[in-house]
Amino acid sequence: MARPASASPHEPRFTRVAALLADASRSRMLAYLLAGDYASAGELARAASISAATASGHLARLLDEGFVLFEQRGRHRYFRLADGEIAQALEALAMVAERGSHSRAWASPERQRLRHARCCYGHLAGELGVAMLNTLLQRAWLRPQANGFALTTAGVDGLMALGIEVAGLAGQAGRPTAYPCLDWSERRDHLAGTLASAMLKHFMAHHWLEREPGERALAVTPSGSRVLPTLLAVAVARP
Amino acid sequence: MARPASASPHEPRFTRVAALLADASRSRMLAYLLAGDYASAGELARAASISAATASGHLARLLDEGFVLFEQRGRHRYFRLADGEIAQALEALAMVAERGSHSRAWASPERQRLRHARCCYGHLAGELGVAMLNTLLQRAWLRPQANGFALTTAGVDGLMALGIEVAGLAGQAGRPTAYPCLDWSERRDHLAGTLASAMLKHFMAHHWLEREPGERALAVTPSGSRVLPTLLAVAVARP
DNA sequence: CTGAAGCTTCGGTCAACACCGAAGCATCGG
DNA sequence: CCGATGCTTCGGTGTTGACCGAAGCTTCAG
Repeated sequence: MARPASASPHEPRFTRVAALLADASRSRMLAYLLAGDYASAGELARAASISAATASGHLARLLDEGFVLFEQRGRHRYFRLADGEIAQALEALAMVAERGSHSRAWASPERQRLRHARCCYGHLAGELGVAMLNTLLQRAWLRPQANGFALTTAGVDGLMALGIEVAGLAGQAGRPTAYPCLDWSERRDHLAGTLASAMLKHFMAHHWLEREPGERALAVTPSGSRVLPTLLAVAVARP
Repeated sequence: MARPASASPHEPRFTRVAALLADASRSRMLAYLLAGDYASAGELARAASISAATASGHLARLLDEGFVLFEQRGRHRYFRLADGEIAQALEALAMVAERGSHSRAWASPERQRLRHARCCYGHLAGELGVAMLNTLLQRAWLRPQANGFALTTAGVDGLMALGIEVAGLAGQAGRPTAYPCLDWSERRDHLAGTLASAMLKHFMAHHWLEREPGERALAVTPSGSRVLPTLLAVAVARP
């Protein structure tokens, strides 16, 4: 009786995964990770405004289903999203959720900023992200290869000249250096991977891009609007 | 207490939408609609192997959240997915769900067929779908315009010559004639809209493509592998 | 060694909701 | 006009799971 005539074999997993996103506390934690990069368990508990005990249970489940990974560092556990597919699924669902939300009035200004530049679990997404990948390819700093992109010697030189540390990028276990990530708002690829994370971190360290804590939208600062266009040969919107 | 320090305004909707997909019966109904096109309430109840009463409740909720639409026809209610964004969100989630599923052994042969040709709530998706859109654009049967594609006069002539009825397409309320739909497996657009539905229906009526009931994968028949390549200037895989 | 911090496990409470049968309404066929 | 069909609403049952406090484990600071 439990088994209908012809159920798809992956159906039960589908519902389990959806159920994972159906809880407000869990989705708050995931949104926090999508906006930022790493976060400790306690930080995530606070972000979701739940007790440490409850958060621990949620994180265990997210871990089971492969949504997040963690690194133990002393008595802390630092969590991050498992990969770009997770981020894409979250974006797709958020898109659908937002669409039903009447009042496209509020959707417009907020969405404009998200479409221009946003943070996608540690790397740059939106118009700026897509443009940046284009530039890197046009300058032949990146070369397409199986399963992603390879840094060319010109790329290594160019990035080092910008002050971006490229030495340790390849060594991070399980995280590819550079691969394409489908950008939901632009419907084209932007750059993901440890290189993309290092670049965004660099931009934010120099205060060319800034972001409200817990928010995904990135704002171009005045100094950013001076530096970034020439640095990346991309057009940026004024704040 | 219910409201944490700074909750995103669209967060509650996100969880409501995810909760919608977190139920096995509802996702079975949605999968059935994704594989087919229209279906009556009773048909969906049978597909999900639940009582009519339960199905009715589910459909009311799906309706509320804008996942499905229906047309009353006598005492029947025919439901269909609301639009392509819904289909994309379902695909994105299914992708994530499947990925965790160990045994990429079984994933491969099944997935190959889905990637080649499948049904995406009434229209053709996969390699064949992407190739078809390319052909239509190359022949200038379709012309890009705001929010989709317009049929050119050459397109009208060409399609009519193939025996596809293009007269009534534009008239269907609320359903655009031809617009791009991001293909998850190919990462490029395929064709959606009433034209795309009519074309797939035509191919299936002529038994060039066939599909197991309730399955999404489309198989190219022997006659299809003779006709389709010249018809659409696309390469098809032999069954 | 001791106390504190970060996280997990355990036990118990409570709300949400999936499910069905029965009853109620329209619509169709005769 | 009548019974049958398709669907919805209502009431009641049962399961799932989110939540917290307390207790336990490990790591760090002094």
